[in-house]
Amino acid sequence: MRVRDLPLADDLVAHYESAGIVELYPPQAAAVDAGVTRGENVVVAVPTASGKTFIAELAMLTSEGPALYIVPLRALAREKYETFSELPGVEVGISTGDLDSAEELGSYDIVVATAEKVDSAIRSGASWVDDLACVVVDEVHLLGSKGRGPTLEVTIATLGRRAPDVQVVALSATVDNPDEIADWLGAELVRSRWRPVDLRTGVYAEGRVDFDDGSTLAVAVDEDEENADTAATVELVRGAIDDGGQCLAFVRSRREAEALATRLSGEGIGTTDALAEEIREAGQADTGRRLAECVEGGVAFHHAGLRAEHRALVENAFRGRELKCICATPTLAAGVNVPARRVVIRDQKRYTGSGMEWLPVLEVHQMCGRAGRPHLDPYGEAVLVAGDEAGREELRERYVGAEPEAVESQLADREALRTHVLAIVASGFADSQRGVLDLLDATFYAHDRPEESLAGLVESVVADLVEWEMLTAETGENEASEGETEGGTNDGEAEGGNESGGTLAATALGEAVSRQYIAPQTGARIVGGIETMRGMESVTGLTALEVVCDTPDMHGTYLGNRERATMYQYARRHAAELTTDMGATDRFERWLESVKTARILLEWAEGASTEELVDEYRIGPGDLESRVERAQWLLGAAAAVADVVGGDGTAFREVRERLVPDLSDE
DNA sequence: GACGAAAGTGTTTAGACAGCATGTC
DNA sequence: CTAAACACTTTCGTC
Repeated sequence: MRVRDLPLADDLVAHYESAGIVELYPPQAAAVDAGVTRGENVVVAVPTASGKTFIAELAMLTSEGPALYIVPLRALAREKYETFSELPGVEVGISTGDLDSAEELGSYDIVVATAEKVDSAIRSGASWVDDLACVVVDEVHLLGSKGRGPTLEVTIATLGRRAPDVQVVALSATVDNPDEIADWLGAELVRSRWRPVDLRTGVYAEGRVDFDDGSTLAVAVDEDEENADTAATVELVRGAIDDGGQCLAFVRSRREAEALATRLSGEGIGTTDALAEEIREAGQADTGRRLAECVEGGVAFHHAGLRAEHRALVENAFRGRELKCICATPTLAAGVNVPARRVVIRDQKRYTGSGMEWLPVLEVHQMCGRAGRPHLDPYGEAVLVAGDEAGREELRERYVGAEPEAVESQLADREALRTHVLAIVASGFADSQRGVLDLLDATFYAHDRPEESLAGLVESVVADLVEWEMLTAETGENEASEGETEGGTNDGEAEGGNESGGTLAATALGEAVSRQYIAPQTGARIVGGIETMRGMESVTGLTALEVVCDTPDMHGTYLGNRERATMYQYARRHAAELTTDMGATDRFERWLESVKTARILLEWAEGASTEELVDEYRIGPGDLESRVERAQWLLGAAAAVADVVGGDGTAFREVRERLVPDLSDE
């Protein structure tokens, strides 16, 4: 099947042909057969880099009306926005938390947005979603991710409800149960293992890589080396580069990514002084300096402690083949497109808080899938590094020959369900438990489960929201008995028969919480904080920051053992400014972490530089950046909540004003 | 008793979406 | 619960 045979305008055909796309890849042809160009729903489960974007473009370009492309990451949104912008005669808009198109989103042919942004737009009643003709969901397998999967499925379900005739195209990594996703969406499934570049996967142990295609590769590793895995990794990286390729190396922690990069940069791999200069200009913190030094040796490291700008510079330089190697934490596996000839996965376990755990098969496969640059490499190679022969066998069984995990809905998570139940009521999509359940019936969770399994959960979640005064529940028959707080939050305690008939309504607080896009629990914590602040003599910036940092929407900052004592003293010294009685809290550790975060942000607001804070509190510049960003959002939300509950939002507004994003430039 | 090496002990560890209101060559 | 690198401390051996 050729591009010119497709129902596309001449200038589009010319655009593709000039980019070298003439003949369709087999999965693309299969998607056309399945009806992507005829408005049919299609789920595409194929490996990375096998042309999913083109399939999405076909759907969006042939649909009669505007299209929406949903992505999981802001960096990905930008990448897709740029790609689609090159299409002739197509107006593209973008909408993420940090970037928004100037025009009303309804005026574009294609809008690229994060799932959260779409969810938020739906909640605030955006009308453009009703006119959509096509929705593409990139990386649908994220349906199974704990924090963000529920948002994705509720958003998809709601979109389907709002625009029943909309075409849904879902793009997935290869997972175990794409048929279930397809079934849920009423879609045709296109499933394939085809790749434009061959990929062979192997395991290294004791001087030799055994590939799954039967070939082997001898690797000369120095016997005296104290760490055999690292030595092998170094050799594998160097081998790929000597061969004219590029290489990605995945390790477990940030520190190890930096250590490996530093070591490789001394191996005479290449030089990229211009890039090093750009990196120095973009940030002078210690991390940035070390990165620049590595880059002078042709190698970079990449992890979330890096500033977003540094990350983007590294990714672009690698794509431009300026950089030969990136040593990364798993950040890179799911992010923007950075293909390499060889991928080396030195560590396959990760710390999780309760010991080391094997990485999910899906994640390892995604790392492996980065191997093989179309049109540049004759093949791609992925190598897992094992300690010994026993490890080789284990890795082969676990990853090389294994199917990835199935995608499972996470909607039953209490926290997630609270958020979405509140949103459904607050935005007027339902005014009873019955109505909420009706809407949730269209989710992936409900697809192959009896409806009752959600009913009990929804009921108990509604009880939470009523207790927090975000919802009111009026029962039709018996009069609402106020004050009976019913101490236990026990699930499914159906009192007085069928509650589902009652009327649900969002309070002003509930509406504010939903609109500000904060978790109900965060809202409750803020309300509690505002009430305590009323009786306090010294309400300061620290007070406001403590409240906001002590919520589930703000992540804590790691508290070292030695630091703990210092933080404790700090908290005691400032006890009069804090809303929490440290003797009474049952989550002392977690709270002390919040105080640390608040303290860092306060110093930032008072003009401390990135360098000072990174040094003093041992966090990466990227971590600081993301915390400042989140704090701004949460402080704004807290001020809005204060207005609604009749509190004083001044403290929140004042710090927020001083919390400027970045002073360190120039 | 001084010194340094070896063995023991404790610490640390990945990632990153959202609101809102303005200003800019 | 299933780890491993690293920093820091204590112990031990030698002269």
